[in-house]
Amino acid sequence: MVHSLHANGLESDGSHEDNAVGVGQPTGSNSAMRNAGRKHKLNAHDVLFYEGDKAERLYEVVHGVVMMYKLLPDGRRQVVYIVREGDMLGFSKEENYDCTAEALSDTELLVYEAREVASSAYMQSYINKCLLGQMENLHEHAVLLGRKSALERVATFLMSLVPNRGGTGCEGPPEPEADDTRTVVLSMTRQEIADYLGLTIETVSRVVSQLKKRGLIKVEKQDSIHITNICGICQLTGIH
Amino acid sequence: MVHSLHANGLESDGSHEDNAVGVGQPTGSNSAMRNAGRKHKLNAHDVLFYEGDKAERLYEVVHGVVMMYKLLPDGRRQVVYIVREGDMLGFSKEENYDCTAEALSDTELLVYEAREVASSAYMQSYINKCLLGQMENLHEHAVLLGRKSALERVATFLMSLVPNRGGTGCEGPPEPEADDTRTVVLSMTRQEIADYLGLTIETVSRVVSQLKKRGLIKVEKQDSIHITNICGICQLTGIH
DNA sequence: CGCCACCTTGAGTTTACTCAAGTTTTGTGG
DNA sequence: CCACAAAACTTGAGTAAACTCAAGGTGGCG
Repeated sequence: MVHSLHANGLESDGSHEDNAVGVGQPTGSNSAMRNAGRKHKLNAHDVLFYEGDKAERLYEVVHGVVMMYKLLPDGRRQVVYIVREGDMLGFSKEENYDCTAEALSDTELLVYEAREVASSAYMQSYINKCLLGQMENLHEHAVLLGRKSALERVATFLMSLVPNRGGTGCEGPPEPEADDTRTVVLSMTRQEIADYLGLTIETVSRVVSQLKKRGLIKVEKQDSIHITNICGICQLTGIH
Repeated sequence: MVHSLHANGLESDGSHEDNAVGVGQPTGSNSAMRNAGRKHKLNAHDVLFYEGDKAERLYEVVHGVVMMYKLLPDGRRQVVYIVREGDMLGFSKEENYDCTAEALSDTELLVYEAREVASSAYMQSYINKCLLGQMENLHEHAVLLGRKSALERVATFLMSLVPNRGGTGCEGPPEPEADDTRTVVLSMTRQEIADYLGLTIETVSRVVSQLKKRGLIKVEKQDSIHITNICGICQLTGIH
């Protein structure tokens, strides 16, 4: 289960994070948050907010996927972050959002007003976990964008859709001889993937075809890829 | 003056950020932080911590510049962030640092233990401003790495060293006919710049030579560049 | 069943990379 | 202050990876 602000009970995160340098800790009482946050739904490709809009709300993704992107004046687009279940968006340092947020699939959100946020210590601590996690993801993505080949980028992207694999010191298949296989749902078009990975749509398509030819994946639907050899894909990410 | 945790007085940020969706607000009392944080000095190229080290401290840069980078196993390096005066480093979601931190110049830091951080509301609010600012910088840098040409990357880098210029809706020279000129100190070698911009050292060198030939900059020392036409450089960043 | 959006593939080009000298700068010691 | 060495930087020539442009194919939905 996704540890989440909207969860009914206060879940223990375990103690392994107690020494980490983060900001604040759950106070042990999140009653103020239990029923906070009003629901909001988006259809695929609805825009939640535009870059430059006044930043007055925070959102938590309950179901679905949202992408955040920036545009250059000539139309070049970079998808800077993909927000999944349990993660948040709408952070801003200044008064305006620095990115546009658009739903990739039908999405359910919880909405928090800026003032609600300030009044809940539990919420602030949850938000901080999100911020710190996003920072680490952004660092990792900078490595991908700055230093990885097209093949490595696509492999890394596919691995990011396989839970509990592909991290530092990849664990390998849970059990040796177990089937090292998984179907992942992209929930992005080739163009959106390209804009996320800093490639063109043609390059993404060519790499996917190459992985198919090599027998590492099967494309079930355009949106759904069966990875027939997770370790094989992981070897291509550049992290080994 | 840099708004800073180690500042003696509590500075008002003005009210323009009051509506921004951030986390927490200064409480109006930062007495707990006034004298907190012990001093630490680094020489240029000293490593403050390595990726994977236990994350037990936060640091604030008082003087100098620190770079954060990640390495791939084959030696490729990506500089993911440059920490300047008033900014912080050492954040971590899990128990270990996700990047290596190395001083680019002689540097003076303030060190905060994880437990100190948790006990100060003022500090948490300051840290949050840093986190939110870093997120926006990382978004912008993702655009650079994913979508900009070598020339645009170097121009963007140079503009980032010119205070109060190059932002969205560039203000232009403060006064028309005023000299649109500035000397910037890189405090990075060509290799470090290349690793920050996702280029090779040769490409950085060629772009700098090209800007020199075009009369937009003069290289005073390897480390120090006089921009003779700030607007001209700004036009090359891709944001216009 | 046909349309529209999306995806794939090919051919040719371009940008940035690699490899290889050479040059300049910086720092050190005489 | 000069000589030297080491590090850093520049430049050139050739290559390779990814891009652009242009068809053509596929699949999902009315």
